[in-house]
Amino acid sequence: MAVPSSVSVPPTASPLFLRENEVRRGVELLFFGYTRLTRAIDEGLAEHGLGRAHHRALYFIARQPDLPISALLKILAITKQSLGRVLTDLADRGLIETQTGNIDRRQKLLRLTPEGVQFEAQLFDALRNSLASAYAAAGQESVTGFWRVLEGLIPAEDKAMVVALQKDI
Amino acid sequence: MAVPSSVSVPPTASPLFLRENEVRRGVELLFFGYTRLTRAIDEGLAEHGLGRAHHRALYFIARQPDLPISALLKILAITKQSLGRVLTDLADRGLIETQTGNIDRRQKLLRLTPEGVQFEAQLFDALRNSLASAYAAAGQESVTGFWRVLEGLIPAEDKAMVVALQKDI
DNA sequence: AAGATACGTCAATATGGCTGTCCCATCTTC
DNA sequence: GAAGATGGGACAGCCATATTGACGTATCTT
Repeated sequence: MAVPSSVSVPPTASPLFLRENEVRRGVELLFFGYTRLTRAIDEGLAEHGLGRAHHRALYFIARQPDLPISALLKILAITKQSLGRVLTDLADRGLIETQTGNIDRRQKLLRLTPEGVQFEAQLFDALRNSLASAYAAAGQESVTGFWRVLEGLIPAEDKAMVVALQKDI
Repeated sequence: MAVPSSVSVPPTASPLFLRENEVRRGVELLFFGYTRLTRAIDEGLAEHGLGRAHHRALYFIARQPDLPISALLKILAITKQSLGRVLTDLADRGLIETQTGNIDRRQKLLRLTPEGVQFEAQLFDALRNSLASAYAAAGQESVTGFWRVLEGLIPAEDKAMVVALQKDI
């Protein structure tokens, strides 16, 4: 245990370098927490033959109806081709629909169909169950800290995007 | 915005159902925070022609030297075949080595080579930079809350495994 | 001696990413 | 009005990472 842990901590440690234990704990909890949370929805997705990539698109379309494709591309940070496949699958299943932008007619604005709304809500229930019980166990003060640390992980150039998502709830 | 958000909140809301805003915020911050943190190491991995799957294995082997393969399988929760490929890649690059267990000679205990130790430390530096600055910006109290909420996301049956990782640091 | 366990390996498959290229419709700018 | 930029779609091919199922071998347990 000692070797890999200590080798990355220089002997003349500055405050930022005294955190190996705390950093490893954060890395591990993020890994397990994130993967376990996403697993909570796999079953619901599999019923429709969909994967997590589909859920990510569905989630953000639910969050910001009439989202142009370019905005969704920035959020997901994947290529147009990868997103195209996902959106085709969702449209084929009648979960999303598009509408030509009225300001810029080149844009296609994405929104959920009523079936999509219902399906997203069903998946969201699973996320809510997991997160709400973690929130309840930790207490409101911890939840605030949880948010603060995660906000600090988001690079400055992406922060505006995340804030925009959350400003109107 | 209103439709998909409100549809999943029943009118007769119990306390656990009054949290849609908080839950969506947590989902989004976890998504962006986790993906951005993992991106911090992609460049270092690509230099060796490795991916994130390799880093996950490398990380947990660094964390618990002489880890049997079965323990790593439980941690990563992937199949033996998937892990086998990853371990082959790491061994081919001289980053890990195995040793026959002396208690149970069927086991192969995994550990990093000196090169592996150095490489893992280099990747860990990138993680530390990201997490330490997020910790510093949020403050120690927030960090505690961050940990508490994430612990609450880990199912009871997995918790022992995570605690075991962190008990001897 | 029988069965369980730890690990390895074969073959086939699915998912979700990627690059590069080309196209069309529409908006902006000069 | 022409030129160029932008939003979006589509083709082909590739790669990384995961999956299932079946089978084999060494070793431990009973």
